[in-house]
Amino acid sequence: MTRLGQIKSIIKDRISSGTLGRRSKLPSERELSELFNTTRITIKDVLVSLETEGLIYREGRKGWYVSPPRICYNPLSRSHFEKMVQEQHRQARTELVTVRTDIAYGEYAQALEIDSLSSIHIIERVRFIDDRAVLLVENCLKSELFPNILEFDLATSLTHLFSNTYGYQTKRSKFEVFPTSAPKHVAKALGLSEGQPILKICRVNYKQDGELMDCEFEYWRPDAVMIKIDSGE
Amino acid sequence: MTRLGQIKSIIKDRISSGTLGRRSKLPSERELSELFNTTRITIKDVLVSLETEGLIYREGRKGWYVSPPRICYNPLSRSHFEKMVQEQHRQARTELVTVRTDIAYGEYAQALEIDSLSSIHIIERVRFIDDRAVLLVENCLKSELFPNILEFDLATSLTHLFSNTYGYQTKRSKFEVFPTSAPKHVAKALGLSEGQPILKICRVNYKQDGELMDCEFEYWRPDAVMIKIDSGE
DNA sequence: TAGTGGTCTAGACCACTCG
DNA sequence: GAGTGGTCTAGACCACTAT
Repeated sequence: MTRLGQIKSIIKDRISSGTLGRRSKLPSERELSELFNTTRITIKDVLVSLETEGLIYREGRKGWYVSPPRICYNPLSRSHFEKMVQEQHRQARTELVTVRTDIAYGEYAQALEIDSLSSIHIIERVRFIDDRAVLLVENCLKSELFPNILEFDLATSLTHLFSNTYGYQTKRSKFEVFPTSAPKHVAKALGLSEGQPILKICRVNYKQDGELMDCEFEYWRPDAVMIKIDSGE
Repeated sequence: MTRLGQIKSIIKDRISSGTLGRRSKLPSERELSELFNTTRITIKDVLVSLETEGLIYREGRKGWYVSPPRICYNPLSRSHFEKMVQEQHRQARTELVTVRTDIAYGEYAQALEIDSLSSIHIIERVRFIDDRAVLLVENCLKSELFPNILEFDLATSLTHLFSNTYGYQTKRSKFEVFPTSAPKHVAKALGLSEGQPILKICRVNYKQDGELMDCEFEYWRPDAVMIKIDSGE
């Protein structure tokens, strides 16, 4: 077995045995390279490999930590984020990052199936699970369907706002899921460095009359989530 | 911008402009490091970063190639692999790797919800799109439900075999999707090195009477696929 | 046999975080 | 100011692939 493989399995043992509990901080890369009598490059390869497997994660320039269990997420369910997280006995929090109004462009225009002269609102929020930033969400709404929405509290459930204030129910949604890397603004909001892997989910929602209502771009830390779907529900 | 970022965007430009067409081979790491007047380590960081984004992939020790477009995959649809791929104007092929009969254990026993004394068949196959190995599938069947199945041609659609020979229809399925890294046998079958990222999909299928029938573990090259689901279909 | 990526050594400076 | 990860240099040997 390679040196890399040896070190990996030692650290994995420490994690699965609980010697390194969830959320606990690993020794620094320099300490690890001395401990294992190797270089920082090799240690970094080990850590990136464990990160890929979903066992550890890094937070900005602060260090490496053991990943908590994944949240099970059913994108088809009507349940909103806070409820889903609480049902799995975890703590949820949402913070508003930015709100902007703009002319539809790029993937927003494409997802909403509108031309480039329509006005849209883009709401950017970060979601936390147990105080760890795990998800950046961009909600993208057709302005004409949501008058005065910017005057409401946008750190709470948008689903409730859509239903209670505008009378819109989500009748149908389409979504796409694929692994890719974090764009700059996502990396910044989640404390990643540019180009780290994320799981991207694009959703489009239709209201009860079948009209396309809004779309959503979700960027998940890849170790934080597991998509779970049951066709019989 | 960092040197890494500069080199990345230059290569990205070459890809999006078509100068580097799909499936074309990139220059070797050594050549690139001379071209950009930097070291192989930096070039490797660039390439891994582009790989994470899904733009390029590597094949064994042969080199780096530009990724073809992702296949759209709906795990809820009854459509089988070959048909799905053909509908997207790509070419599909399946190769049988191994078949073994064993006592249920580990994640097989767990997924099939049986104790460890039941016999199961495990069918391992590699699927190709346009002659690129993109997917390793492990089908795991309860032996008692599929007498003599090992005598059939297992490189074709199992869905058809289930239906035509045994009269089993999939009435319901559950699945889970999450990013992780390739276990050894998967890496080997797909020509990856150990620990590279993959997208894992676990499926459990129930037949028309509601009985749990089989489960499936799919390991996809992460740049080869996009999960696509429509709740209104 | 020549060329490829995989792995590894032994350093260095920088940007950022935290006490 | 001390410590962290992010980035980068300049080499090396190995396992495997293609011809």
